[in-house]
Amino acid sequence: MTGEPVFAALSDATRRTLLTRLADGGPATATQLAAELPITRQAVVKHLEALREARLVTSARAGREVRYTVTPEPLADAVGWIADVGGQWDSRLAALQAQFSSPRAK
Amino acid sequence: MTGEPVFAALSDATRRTLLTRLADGGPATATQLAAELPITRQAVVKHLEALREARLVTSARAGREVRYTVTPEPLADAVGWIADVGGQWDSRLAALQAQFSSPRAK
DNA sequence: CCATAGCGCAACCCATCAGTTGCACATCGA
DNA sequence: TCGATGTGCAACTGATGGGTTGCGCTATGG
Repeated sequence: MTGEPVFAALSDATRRTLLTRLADGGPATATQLAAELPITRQAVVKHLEALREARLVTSARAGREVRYTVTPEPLADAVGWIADVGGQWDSRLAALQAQFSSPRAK
Repeated sequence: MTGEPVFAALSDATRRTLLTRLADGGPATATQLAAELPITRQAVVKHLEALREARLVTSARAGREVRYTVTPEPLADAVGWIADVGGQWDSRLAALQAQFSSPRAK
């Protein structure tokens, strides 16, 4: 069974904000990200950990800093799942099934 | 702000199962769906309600039955969001931005 | 007309989660 | 060397969510 933890990771608004921030703002540390949000650094760390378990970000230590970077492969998998579900109901989604085939969809 | 309740709806495995079931099995009632799952009808009703609030299903009353049907438009929106976030990092996702443009201009 | 099938509402458990605070450990720079 | 900055670990609280049970209401159909 696939088990799409990506959706669980994207279910939280703060995590989506972090993702977009990392996507078009470039890699950053938890302290930096916390400075731009109304929550503490620890909360950001927990969210980044959740994103890391969903393989949506990777962490790389540089000296005393830990820099987080986007890794969008799971997003493509999520698109594949969506295409498989909605393909027979939506023509646009059906078009995606060719490129984003998820292996375990029947 | 944006608020993508679709991801929250898709974050639960049972809800994803219900969606796929309704997608390739056709419309069904909560009682029917509960018979195919290891949970009670009330639990299924709650999940269907969550899916309905995310506009992923619609409910139509027929006599004493309530029939649920898939409405995949929000799935296309979700694809648009994903394409916008991962587009500059993944070439396949970048290709989606043309078709699934959401008003998320930077 | 009445038993039955299907649904809605409400209260209630229990687990998970977002977020906080406090403190200890590591590293950089002057 | 020593203070400042950055991170890690742990415990705690409040809220949300998945799931259950119980009961009452509304259709259906013989």
